[in-house]
Amino acid sequence: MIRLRFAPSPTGYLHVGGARTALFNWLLARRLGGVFILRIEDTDRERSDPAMVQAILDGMTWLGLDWDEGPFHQADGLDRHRADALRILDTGRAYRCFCSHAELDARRAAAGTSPDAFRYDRHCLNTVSPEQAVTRAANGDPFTVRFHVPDGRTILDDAVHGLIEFDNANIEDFIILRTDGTPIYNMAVVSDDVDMEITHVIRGDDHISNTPKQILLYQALGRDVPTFAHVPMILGPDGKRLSKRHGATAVGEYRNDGIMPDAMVNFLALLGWNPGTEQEVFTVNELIQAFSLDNINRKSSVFDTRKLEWLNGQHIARRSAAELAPIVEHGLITQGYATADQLANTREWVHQVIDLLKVRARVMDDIVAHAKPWFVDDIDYDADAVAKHWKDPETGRRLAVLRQALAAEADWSAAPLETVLRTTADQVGIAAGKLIHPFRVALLGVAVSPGIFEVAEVMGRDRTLARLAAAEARIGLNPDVS
RNA sequence: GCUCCGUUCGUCUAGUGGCCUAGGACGCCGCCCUCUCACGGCGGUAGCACGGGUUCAAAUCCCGUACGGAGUACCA
Repeated sequence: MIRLRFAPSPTGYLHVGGARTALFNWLLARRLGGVFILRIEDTDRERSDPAMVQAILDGMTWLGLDWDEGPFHQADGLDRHRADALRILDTGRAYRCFCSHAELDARRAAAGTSPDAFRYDRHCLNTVSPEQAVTRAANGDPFTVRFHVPDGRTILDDAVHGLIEFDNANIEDFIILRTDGTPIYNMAVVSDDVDMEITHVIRGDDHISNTPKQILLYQALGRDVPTFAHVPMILGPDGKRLSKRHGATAVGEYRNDGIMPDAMVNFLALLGWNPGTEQEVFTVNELIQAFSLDNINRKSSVFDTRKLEWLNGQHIARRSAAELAPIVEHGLITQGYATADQLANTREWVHQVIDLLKVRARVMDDIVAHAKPWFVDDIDYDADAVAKHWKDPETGRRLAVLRQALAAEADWSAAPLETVLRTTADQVGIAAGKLIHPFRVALLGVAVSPGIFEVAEVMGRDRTLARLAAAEARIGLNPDVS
Protein backbone atom coordinates (compact mmCIF):
# COMPACT_ATOMS: atom_id res chain seq x y z
CA MET A 1 0.00 0.00 0.00
CA ILE A 2 1.57 3.25 -1.07
CA ARG A 3 1.32 6.32 1.10
CA LEU A 4 1.69 9.89 -0.13
CA ARG A 5 1.41 13.29 1.38
CA PHE A 6 0.90 16.91 0.45
CA ALA A 7 2.71 19.19 2.86
CA PRO A 8 1.98 22.89 2.31
CA SER A 9 3.14 25.72 4.52
CA PRO A 10 0.23 27.86 5.70
CA THR A 11 1.88 31.09 4.60
CA GLY A 12 -0.65 31.88 1.88
CA TYR A 13 -3.60 30.61 -0.07
CA LEU A 14 -3.46 27.40 -2.05
CA HIS A 15 -1.78 28.57 -5.23
CA VAL A 16 -1.87 26.75 -8.54
CA GLY A 17 1.61 25.30 -8.15
CA GLY A 18 0.79 23.79 -4.79
CA ALA A 19 -2.55 22.63 -6.10
CA ARG A 20 -0.88 20.75 -8.91
CA THR A 21 1.58 19.11 -6.54
CA ALA A 22 -1.35 18.08 -4.36
CA LEU A 23 -3.19 16.82 -7.43
CA PHE A 24 -0.33 14.59 -8.59
CA ASN A 25 -0.04 13.08 -5.13
CA TRP A 26 -3.77 12.54 -4.94
CA LEU A 27 -4.00 11.12 -8.46
CA LEU A 28 -1.30 8.56 -7.78
CA ALA A 29 -2.84 7.61 -4.46
CA ARG A 30 -6.23 7.10 -6.10
CA ARG A 31 -4.75 5.31 -9.10
CA LEU A 32 -2.91 2.80 -6.94
CA GLY A 33 -5.41 2.59 -4.14
CA GLY A 34 -3.01 4.22 -1.70
CA VAL A 35 -3.37 6.65 1.14
CA PHE A 36 -3.22 10.42 0.68
CA ILE A 37 -2.19 12.40 3.73
CA LEU A 38 -2.41 16.13 4.35
CA ARG A 39 0.25 17.63 6.56
CA ILE A 40 0.49 21.30 7.40
CA GLU A 41 4.09 22.41 7.78
CA ASP A 42 3.62 25.11 10.35
CA THR A 43 6.89 25.00 12.24
CA ASP A 44 7.71 28.53 11.11
CA ARG A 45 5.49 30.32 13.58
CA GLU A 46 6.45 33.72 12.24
CA ARG A 47 5.09 33.15 8.79
CA SER A 48 2.34 30.65 9.49
CA ASP A 49 -1.20 31.93 9.64
CA PRO A 50 -3.99 29.72 11.02
CA ALA A 51 -6.45 31.39 8.66
CA MET A 52 -4.39 30.10 5.76
CA VAL A 53 -4.76 26.53 6.96
CA GLN A 54 -8.49 26.83 6.40
CA ALA A 55 -7.92 28.52 3.06
CA ILE A 56 -5.78 25.61 1.90
CA LEU A 57 -8.33 23.09 3.10
CA ASP A 58 -11.06 25.00 1.28
CA GLY A 59 -9.04 25.06 -1.91
CA MET A 60 -8.44 21.33 -1.82
CA THR A 61 -12.04 20.61 -1.03
CA TRP A 62 -13.18 22.73 -3.94
CA LEU A 63 -10.89 20.81 -6.27
CA GLY A 64 -12.18 17.54 -4.87
CA LEU A 65 -8.83 16.46 -3.49
CA ASP A 66 -9.95 14.60 -0.40
CA TRP A 67 -7.37 13.35 2.07
CA ASP A 68 -7.47 10.06 3.92
CA GLU A 69 -5.45 11.10 6.95
CA GLY A 70 -4.88 14.44 8.61
CA PRO A 71 -4.65 17.31 8.41
CA PHE A 72 -1.69 16.83 10.70
CA HIS A 73 0.30 19.75 12.02
CA GLN A 74 4.03 19.45 11.81
CA ALA A 75 4.42 21.58 14.91
CA ASP A 76 2.75 18.78 16.91
CA GLY A 77 5.68 16.50 16.17
CA LEU A 78 8.45 18.59 17.69
CA ASP A 79 9.26 16.08 20.41
CA ARG A 80 9.57 13.27 17.92
CA HIS A 81 11.68 15.40 15.57
CA ARG A 82 13.99 16.18 18.46
CA ALA A 83 14.13 12.54 19.55
CA ASP A 84 15.08 11.47 16.03
CA ALA A 85 17.79 14.10 15.86
CA LEU A 86 19.19 13.02 19.22
CA ARG A 87 19.11 9.41 18.10
CA ILE A 88 21.31 10.40 15.19
CA LEU A 89 23.56 12.24 17.62
CA ASP A 90 23.76 9.14 19.83
CA THR A 91 24.86 6.95 16.96
CA GLY A 92 27.72 9.31 16.26
CA ARG A 93 26.41 10.46 12.89
CA ALA A 94 25.95 13.98 14.20
CA TYR A 95 27.80 16.14 16.68
CA ARG A 96 27.26 19.11 18.94
CA CYS A 97 28.40 22.45 17.61
CA PHE A 98 29.11 25.25 20.05
CA CYS A 99 29.94 27.89 17.47
CA SER A 100 27.91 31.03 18.02
CA HIS A 101 26.23 33.12 15.34
CA ALA A 102 28.95 35.72 15.80
CA GLU A 103 31.76 33.21 15.36
CA LEU A 104 30.12 31.75 12.31
CA ASP A 105 29.57 35.16 10.78
CA ALA A 106 33.17 36.11 11.41
CA ARG A 107 34.49 33.00 9.70
CA ARG A 108 32.04 33.44 6.87
CA ALA A 109 33.36 36.94 6.32
CA ALA A 110 36.97 35.83 6.65
CA ALA A 111 36.46 33.19 3.98
CA GLY A 112 36.71 36.02 1.49
CA THR A 113 34.40 34.84 -1.24
CA SER A 114 30.69 35.45 -1.20
CA PRO A 115 28.92 34.52 2.06
CA ASP A 116 27.01 31.82 0.23
CA ALA A 117 30.24 30.09 -0.68
CA PHE A 118 31.07 29.37 2.96
CA ARG A 119 30.62 25.85 4.22
CA TYR A 120 30.88 24.98 7.89
CA ASP A 121 34.51 24.22 8.64
CA ARG A 122 33.83 21.41 11.13
CA HIS A 123 35.45 23.45 13.84
CA CYS A 124 33.63 21.68 16.67
CA LEU A 125 33.98 18.24 15.10
CA ASN A 126 37.74 18.74 15.02
CA THR A 127 38.35 20.59 18.28
CA VAL A 128 35.73 19.31 20.70
CA SER A 129 35.87 15.66 21.70
CA PRO A 130 32.59 13.83 22.25
CA GLU A 131 33.31 13.67 25.96
CA GLN A 132 34.03 17.39 26.18
CA ALA A 133 30.89 18.06 24.21
CA VAL A 134 28.75 16.11 26.65
CA THR A 135 30.33 17.98 29.56
CA ARG A 136 29.85 21.38 28.02
CA ALA A 137 26.27 20.59 27.15
CA ALA A 138 25.65 19.46 30.73
CA ASN A 139 27.07 22.76 31.92
CA GLY A 140 24.49 24.60 29.90
CA ASP A 141 26.66 25.66 26.98
CA PRO A 142 24.29 26.37 24.10
CA PHE A 143 24.81 24.12 21.10
CA THR A 144 23.26 23.06 17.84
CA VAL A 145 23.36 19.53 16.50
CA ARG A 146 25.08 19.20 13.15
CA PHE A 147 24.81 16.22 10.88
CA HIS A 148 28.23 14.76 10.10
CA VAL A 149 28.07 14.34 6.34
CA PRO A 150 30.03 11.22 5.40
CA ASP A 151 32.49 11.08 2.53
CA GLY A 152 31.32 9.67 -0.76
CA ARG A 153 28.41 10.33 -3.03
CA THR A 154 24.68 10.40 -2.50
CA ILE A 155 22.51 9.13 -5.28
CA LEU A 156 18.95 10.18 -5.91
CA ASP A 157 16.98 7.96 -8.26
CA ASP A 158 14.22 10.39 -9.13
CA ALA A 159 11.06 9.12 -10.81
CA VAL A 160 11.00 12.18 -13.06
CA HIS A 161 14.66 13.07 -13.53
CA GLY A 162 16.32 9.70 -13.33
CA LEU A 163 19.67 9.34 -11.58
CA ILE A 164 21.08 12.48 -9.98
CA GLU A 165 24.40 12.21 -8.20
CA PHE A 166 25.73 14.51 -5.50
CA ASP A 167 29.26 14.64 -4.19
CA ASN A 168 28.93 14.80 -0.42
CA ALA A 169 31.93 17.12 -0.35
CA ASN A 170 29.54 19.81 -1.59
CA ILE A 171 27.16 19.31 1.29
CA GLU A 172 28.11 21.04 4.52
CA ASP A 173 27.53 19.58 7.96
CA PHE A 174 24.06 21.07 8.21
CA ILE A 175 22.28 21.80 11.45
CA ILE A 176 19.43 19.45 12.35
CA LEU A 177 18.64 20.83 15.80
CA ARG A 178 18.74 24.47 16.79
CA THR A 179 20.10 25.89 20.03
CA ASP A 180 16.58 25.92 21.41
CA GLY A 181 16.16 22.24 20.63
CA THR A 182 13.77 22.66 17.71
CA PRO A 183 14.42 20.85 14.45
CA ILE A 184 15.43 22.39 11.18
CA TYR A 185 13.19 21.81 8.13
CA ASN A 186 14.97 18.82 6.61
CA MET A 187 15.01 17.02 9.96
CA ALA A 188 11.33 17.65 10.61
CA VAL A 189 10.33 16.54 7.12
CA VAL A 190 12.26 13.29 7.26
CA SER A 191 11.11 12.55 10.78
CA ASP A 192 7.50 13.06 9.71
CA ASP A 193 7.81 11.14 6.47
CA VAL A 194 9.37 8.25 8.34
CA ASP A 195 6.72 8.40 11.02
CA MET A 196 3.90 8.49 8.47
CA GLU A 197 5.54 5.72 6.49
CA ILE A 198 5.49 7.78 3.33
CA THR A 199 6.47 5.69 0.32
CA HIS A 200 6.37 8.35 -2.42
CA VAL A 201 7.37 11.96 -2.13
CA ILE A 202 6.01 14.05 -5.00
CA ARG A 203 6.99 17.70 -4.61
CA GLY A 204 8.32 20.73 -6.48
CA ASP A 205 11.73 20.47 -8.09
CA ASP A 206 12.93 23.35 -5.94
CA HIS A 207 13.45 20.60 -3.36
CA ILE A 208 15.94 18.63 -5.43
CA SER A 209 18.81 20.32 -3.63
CA ASN A 210 17.39 19.32 -0.24
CA THR A 211 17.00 15.73 -1.22
CA PRO A 212 20.56 14.48 -0.70
CA LYS A 213 20.47 15.85 2.84
CA GLN A 214 17.19 14.11 3.46
CA ILE A 215 18.47 10.85 1.99
CA LEU A 216 21.44 11.06 4.37
CA LEU A 217 19.01 11.50 7.24
CA TYR A 218 16.94 8.48 6.21
CA GLN A 219 20.12 6.45 6.12
CA ALA A 220 21.23 7.74 9.51
CA LEU A 221 17.86 6.71 10.93
CA GLY A 222 18.23 3.32 9.32
CA ARG A 223 15.13 3.72 7.18
CA ASP A 224 14.43 3.03 3.51
CA VAL A 225 14.33 6.14 1.40
CA PRO A 226 11.00 6.70 -0.37
CA THR A 227 10.55 7.13 -4.10
CA PHE A 228 11.08 10.76 -4.98
CA ALA A 229 9.39 12.51 -7.90
CA HIS A 230 10.31 16.14 -8.40
CA VAL A 231 7.85 17.99 -10.57
CA PRO A 232 8.66 21.23 -12.38
CA MET A 233 7.50 24.68 -11.36
CA ILE A 234 4.62 26.61 -12.88
CA LEU A 235 5.51 29.99 -14.35
CA GLY A 236 3.70 33.17 -15.34
CA PRO A 237 3.31 34.27 -18.98
CA ASP A 238 6.64 36.10 -18.82
CA GLY A 239 8.47 32.93 -17.86
CA LYS A 240 9.02 34.09 -14.31
CA ARG A 241 7.80 32.29 -11.25
CA LEU A 242 4.05 32.76 -10.96
CA SER A 243 3.24 35.67 -8.69
CA LYS A 244 0.61 38.27 -7.93
CA ARG A 245 1.85 40.38 -10.80
CA HIS A 246 0.44 37.79 -13.15
CA GLY A 247 -3.07 38.06 -11.78
CA ALA A 248 -4.81 35.14 -10.14
CA THR A 249 -2.53 32.62 -8.47
CA ALA A 250 -4.77 31.19 -5.76
CA VAL A 251 -7.21 28.51 -6.86
CA GLY A 252 -9.98 30.29 -4.98
CA GLU A 253 -9.70 33.20 -7.36
CA TYR A 254 -10.44 30.91 -10.27
CA ARG A 255 -13.53 29.68 -8.51
CA ASN A 256 -14.69 33.28 -8.28
CA ASP A 257 -13.90 33.75 -11.93
CA GLY A 258 -16.30 31.01 -12.92
CA ILE A 259 -13.86 28.16 -13.50
CA MET A 260 -15.22 24.69 -12.77
CA PRO A 261 -13.18 22.56 -10.38
CA ASP A 262 -13.11 19.69 -12.86
CA ALA A 263 -11.72 21.97 -15.53
CA MET A 264 -9.08 23.27 -13.15
CA VAL A 265 -8.07 19.74 -12.22
CA ASN A 266 -7.98 18.74 -15.89
CA PHE A 267 -5.88 21.76 -16.79
CA LEU A 268 -3.47 21.36 -13.89
CA ALA A 269 -2.99 17.67 -14.68
CA LEU A 270 -1.98 18.54 -18.23
CA LEU A 271 0.58 21.03 -17.00
CA GLY A 272 3.73 18.96 -16.76
CA TRP A 273 2.08 15.61 -17.41
CA ASN A 274 0.61 13.98 -20.49
CA PRO A 275 -1.55 10.90 -20.82
CA GLY A 276 0.43 9.38 -23.66
CA THR A 277 -2.56 9.83 -25.95
CA GLU A 278 -3.97 12.88 -27.65
CA GLN A 279 -6.93 13.17 -25.34
CA GLU A 280 -7.16 16.61 -23.72
CA VAL A 281 -10.53 16.73 -22.03
CA PHE A 282 -10.70 14.42 -19.05
CA THR A 283 -13.12 13.71 -16.27
CA VAL A 284 -11.52 13.25 -12.89
CA ASN A 285 -12.03 9.50 -13.09
CA GLU A 286 -10.40 9.33 -16.48
CA LEU A 287 -7.46 11.21 -15.05
CA ILE A 288 -7.13 8.72 -12.23
CA GLN A 289 -7.16 5.86 -14.70
CA ALA A 290 -4.56 7.47 -16.94
CA PHE A 291 -2.17 8.90 -14.38
CA SER A 292 1.33 7.64 -13.77
CA LEU A 293 4.69 9.08 -12.79
CA ASP A 294 6.17 7.97 -16.10
CA ASN A 295 4.87 10.82 -18.21
CA ILE A 296 5.83 13.77 -16.07
CA ASN A 297 7.88 16.49 -17.72
CA ARG A 298 11.12 17.92 -16.46
CA LYS A 299 10.54 21.37 -17.91
CA SER A 300 8.68 24.09 -16.05
CA SER A 301 5.53 25.28 -17.76
CA VAL A 302 3.66 28.51 -18.25
CA PHE A 303 0.16 28.87 -16.87
CA ASP A 304 -1.97 29.81 -19.87
CA THR A 305 -5.35 31.11 -18.74
CA ARG A 306 -6.72 31.10 -22.28
CA LYS A 307 -6.34 27.36 -22.53
CA LEU A 308 -7.82 27.02 -19.06
CA GLU A 309 -10.87 28.92 -20.24
CA TRP A 310 -11.19 26.82 -23.36
CA LEU A 311 -11.03 23.69 -21.25
CA ASN A 312 -13.56 25.21 -18.88
CA GLY A 313 -15.88 25.79 -21.82
CA GLN A 314 -15.49 22.16 -22.81
CA HIS A 315 -16.35 21.02 -19.32
CA ILE A 316 -19.34 23.34 -19.08
CA ALA A 317 -20.70 22.09 -22.38
CA ARG A 318 -20.37 18.49 -21.19
CA ARG A 319 -22.05 19.06 -17.84
CA SER A 320 -25.78 18.53 -17.58
CA ALA A 321 -27.97 21.52 -16.84
CA ALA A 322 -28.80 19.99 -13.48
CA GLU A 323 -25.12 19.91 -12.54
CA LEU A 324 -24.60 23.48 -13.68
CA ALA A 325 -27.79 24.80 -12.11
CA PRO A 326 -26.57 25.39 -8.53
CA ILE A 327 -23.72 27.60 -9.69
CA VAL A 328 -25.84 29.46 -12.25
CA GLU A 329 -28.67 29.98 -9.79
CA HIS A 330 -26.28 31.32 -7.20
CA GLY A 331 -25.09 33.85 -9.78
CA LEU A 332 -28.62 34.79 -10.82
CA ILE A 333 -29.58 35.44 -7.23
CA THR A 334 -26.49 37.47 -6.33
CA GLN A 335 -26.92 39.53 -9.49
CA GLY A 336 -30.53 40.16 -8.53
CA TYR A 337 -31.90 38.62 -11.73
CA ALA A 338 -34.02 36.09 -9.91
CA THR A 339 -35.08 35.01 -6.45
CA ALA A 340 -34.53 31.62 -4.91
CA ASP A 341 -38.27 30.98 -4.79
CA GLN A 342 -38.73 31.93 -8.40
CA LEU A 343 -35.98 29.52 -9.43
CA ALA A 344 -37.30 26.73 -7.25
CA ASN A 345 -40.70 27.04 -8.92
CA THR A 346 -39.39 26.89 -12.47
CA ARG A 347 -36.62 24.33 -12.07
CA GLU A 348 -37.26 22.49 -15.32
CA TRP A 349 -37.50 25.66 -17.33
CA VAL A 350 -34.28 26.97 -15.79
CA HIS A 351 -32.56 23.80 -16.94
CA GLN A 352 -33.83 24.34 -20.48
CA VAL A 353 -32.39 27.83 -20.47
CA ILE A 354 -29.04 26.56 -19.19
CA ASP A 355 -28.95 23.90 -21.88
CA LEU A 356 -29.42 26.61 -24.48
CA LEU A 357 -26.64 28.79 -23.08
CA LYS A 358 -24.01 26.38 -21.83
CA VAL A 359 -22.35 25.54 -25.12
CA ARG A 360 -21.59 29.22 -25.63
CA ALA A 361 -19.98 29.78 -22.24
CA ARG A 362 -16.33 29.79 -21.26
CA VAL A 363 -16.83 30.77 -17.65
CA MET A 364 -19.89 30.33 -15.50
CA ASP A 365 -20.51 34.06 -15.43
CA ASP A 366 -21.14 33.94 -19.17
CA ILE A 367 -24.21 31.83 -18.56
CA VAL A 368 -25.45 34.16 -15.84
CA ALA A 369 -24.93 37.23 -18.01
CA HIS A 370 -26.65 35.68 -21.01
CA ALA A 371 -29.48 34.45 -18.83
CA LYS A 372 -30.40 37.91 -17.62
CA PRO A 373 -33.03 38.73 -20.28
CA TRP A 374 -34.61 35.35 -19.63
CA PHE A 375 -35.36 36.28 -16.06
CA VAL A 376 -35.78 40.03 -16.15
CA ASP A 377 -38.76 41.27 -18.15
CA ASP A 378 -37.58 44.85 -18.32
CA ILE A 379 -34.81 43.94 -20.75
CA ASP A 380 -31.96 46.18 -21.86
CA TYR A 381 -31.91 46.85 -25.57
CA ASP A 382 -28.33 46.89 -26.74
CA ALA A 383 -27.78 50.15 -28.62
CA ASP A 384 -25.67 48.59 -31.37
CA ALA A 385 -28.11 45.75 -31.88
CA VAL A 386 -31.02 48.19 -32.13
CA ALA A 387 -29.16 50.49 -34.51
CA LYS A 388 -28.24 47.62 -36.76
CA HIS A 389 -31.37 45.48 -36.79
CA TRP A 390 -34.21 47.91 -36.12
CA LYS A 391 -32.98 50.48 -38.55
CA ASP A 392 -35.46 49.69 -41.33
CA PRO A 393 -38.61 51.85 -40.98
CA GLU A 394 -40.70 48.80 -41.74
CA THR A 395 -39.40 46.87 -38.74
CA GLY A 396 -42.24 47.66 -36.38
CA ARG A 397 -44.89 46.74 -38.88
CA ARG A 398 -43.13 43.50 -39.84
CA LEU A 399 -42.80 42.45 -36.23
CA ALA A 400 -46.49 43.06 -35.80
CA VAL A 401 -47.23 40.80 -38.75
CA LEU A 402 -44.92 38.17 -37.31
CA ARG A 403 -46.54 38.44 -33.92
CA GLN A 404 -49.98 37.81 -35.38
CA ALA A 405 -48.74 34.87 -37.40
CA LEU A 406 -47.03 33.34 -34.38
CA ALA A 407 -50.09 33.87 -32.25
CA ALA A 408 -52.02 31.69 -34.65
CA GLU A 409 -49.56 28.78 -34.41
CA ALA A 410 -50.92 25.95 -32.31
CA ASP A 411 -47.72 23.94 -31.90
CA TRP A 412 -45.31 26.17 -29.97
CA SER A 413 -42.02 24.47 -30.71
CA ALA A 414 -38.95 25.40 -32.69
CA ALA A 415 -39.62 23.74 -36.03
CA PRO A 416 -43.17 25.01 -36.63
CA LEU A 417 -42.19 28.45 -35.35
CA GLU A 418 -39.43 28.55 -37.92
CA THR A 419 -41.92 27.67 -40.64
CA VAL A 420 -44.22 30.45 -39.52
CA LEU A 421 -41.41 33.00 -39.58
CA ARG A 422 -40.12 31.99 -42.98
CA THR A 423 -43.60 32.05 -44.43
CA THR A 424 -44.16 35.48 -42.97
CA ALA A 425 -40.91 36.73 -44.40
CA ASP A 426 -42.00 35.46 -47.81
CA GLN A 427 -45.33 37.19 -47.57
CA VAL A 428 -43.75 40.44 -46.53
CA GLY A 429 -41.27 40.04 -49.32
CA ILE A 430 -38.00 40.01 -47.41
CA ALA A 431 -35.25 37.49 -46.68
CA ALA A 432 -35.81 35.46 -43.53
CA GLY A 433 -32.71 36.99 -41.98
CA LYS A 434 -34.27 40.42 -42.20
CA LEU A 435 -36.98 39.23 -39.89
CA ILE A 436 -34.93 36.93 -37.70
CA HIS A 437 -32.50 39.57 -36.48
CA PRO A 438 -35.13 42.14 -35.46
CA PHE A 439 -36.99 39.27 -33.81
CA ARG A 440 -33.90 38.37 -31.76
CA VAL A 441 -33.43 41.92 -30.60
CA ALA A 442 -37.09 42.03 -29.65
CA LEU A 443 -36.86 38.85 -27.58
CA LEU A 444 -33.53 39.36 -25.85
CA GLY A 445 -32.35 42.90 -26.61
CA VAL A 446 -29.09 41.62 -28.06
CA ALA A 447 -27.75 40.57 -31.44
CA VAL A 448 -26.18 37.35 -30.22
CA SER A 449 -28.01 34.37 -28.81
CA PRO A 450 -28.80 30.68 -29.24
CA GLY A 451 -30.89 29.69 -32.28
CA ILE A 452 -33.82 32.04 -32.22
CA PHE A 453 -36.48 29.36 -32.67
CA GLU A 454 -35.22 27.42 -29.68
CA VAL A 455 -35.18 30.70 -27.84
CA ALA A 456 -38.79 31.38 -28.74
CA GLU A 457 -39.83 27.87 -27.84
CA VAL A 458 -38.29 28.00 -24.39
CA MET A 459 -39.32 31.61 -23.87
CA GLY A 460 -42.89 30.47 -24.30
CA ARG A 461 -45.82 31.82 -26.27
CA ASP A 462 -46.96 34.50 -23.87
CA ARG A 463 -43.60 36.07 -23.23
CA THR A 464 -42.58 35.88 -26.87
CA LEU A 465 -45.71 37.67 -28.00
CA ALA A 466 -45.45 40.16 -25.18
CA ARG A 467 -41.88 41.04 -26.06
CA LEU A 468 -42.80 41.47 -29.70
CA ALA A 469 -45.55 43.85 -28.69
CA ALA A 470 -43.15 45.71 -26.42
CA ALA A 471 -40.68 46.01 -29.25
CA GLU A 472 -43.33 47.34 -31.60
CA ALA A 473 -44.31 49.95 -29.06
CA ARG A 474 -40.73 50.92 -28.51
CA ILE A 475 -40.07 51.26 -32.22
CA GLY A 476 -43.29 53.19 -32.66
CA LEU A 477 -42.11 55.74 -30.14
CA ASN A 478 -38.91 56.25 -32.03
CA PRO A 479 -39.34 59.17 -34.46
CA ASP A 480 -36.58 57.81 -36.69
CA VAL A 481 -38.45 54.66 -37.55
CA SER A 482 -42.06 55.74 -37.34
C1' G B 1 31.56 31.49 -6.62
C1' C B 2 30.09 26.29 -6.02
C1' U B 3 26.40 22.21 -6.64
C1' C B 4 22.12 20.61 -9.06
C1' C B 5 17.98 21.06 -12.65
C1' G B 6 16.15 22.62 -17.30
C1' U B 7 15.91 24.36 -22.91
C1' U B 8 10.80 21.16 -29.51
C1' C B 9 5.66 26.27 -32.74
C1' G B 10 3.68 32.66 -28.81
C1' U B 11 1.69 28.78 -24.96
C1' C B 12 0.68 23.34 -23.32
C1' U B 13 2.86 19.12 -25.43
C1' A B 14 4.14 14.19 -28.74
C1' G B 15 8.81 12.50 -30.02
C1' U B 16 13.85 7.55 -26.25
C1' G B 17 18.83 6.99 -33.57
C1' G B 18 15.80 5.85 -39.48
C1' C B 19 8.11 5.83 -39.29
C1' C B 20 10.04 13.53 -38.71
C1' U B 21 9.24 17.16 -45.31
C1' A B 22 8.77 17.23 -36.52
C1' G B 23 2.46 15.15 -34.84
C1' G B 24 -1.70 17.03 -31.54
C1' A B 25 -4.02 21.07 -28.55
C1' C B 26 -4.84 26.44 -27.12
C1' G B 27 -4.43 31.14 -29.56
C1' C B 28 -4.57 33.62 -34.30
C1' C B 29 -6.21 33.63 -39.72
C1' G B 30 -9.37 31.59 -43.70
C1' C B 31 -13.30 28.34 -45.36
C1' C B 32 -17.67 25.18 -44.34
C1' C B 33 -22.18 24.69 -41.36
C1' U B 34 -25.67 28.81 -40.43
C1' C B 35 -30.75 33.29 -38.31
C1' U B 36 -26.33 35.82 -34.98
C1' C B 37 -22.71 33.94 -31.51
C1' A B 38 -20.77 29.64 -29.92
C1' C B 39 -20.19 24.30 -30.79
C1' G B 40 -18.54 21.14 -34.69
C1' G B 41 -15.80 20.15 -39.41
C1' C B 42 -11.80 21.45 -42.94
C1' G B 43 -7.33 24.16 -44.02
C1' G B 44 -3.38 27.67 -42.81
C1' U B 45 0.36 30.26 -39.53
C1' A B 46 4.47 28.98 -36.38
C1' G B 47 9.23 25.27 -33.33
C1' C B 48 13.98 21.09 -32.37
C1' A B 49 18.71 27.61 -28.06
C1' C B 50 23.85 27.64 -30.29
C1' G B 51 28.60 25.19 -31.61
C1' G B 52 31.34 20.85 -32.04
C1' G B 53 31.51 15.60 -32.22
C1' U B 54 29.76 10.04 -32.66
C1' U B 55 26.99 7.53 -36.71
C1' C B 56 25.47 5.41 -43.26
C1' A B 57 21.63 8.28 -40.44
C1' A B 58 20.50 12.84 -34.56
C1' A B 59 15.07 16.73 -32.14
C1' U B 60 16.75 12.03 -30.14
C1' C B 61 23.62 9.90 -27.95
C1' C B 62 28.42 12.65 -26.13
C1' C B 63 31.16 17.33 -25.10
C1' G B 64 31.10 22.49 -24.72
C1' U B 65 28.69 27.43 -24.82
C1' A B 66 24.60 30.56 -23.97
C1' C B 67 20.24 31.51 -21.52
C1' G B 68 16.65 30.39 -17.61
C1' G B 69 15.78 28.21 -12.68
C1' A B 70 16.71 25.98 -7.70
C1' G B 71 19.84 25.36 -3.55
C1' U B 72 23.97 26.95 -0.95
C1' A B 73 20.42 30.09 6.59
C1' C B 74 20.17 28.06 13.98
C1' C B 75 13.54 29.90 6.66
C1' A B 76 10.20 26.27 4.97
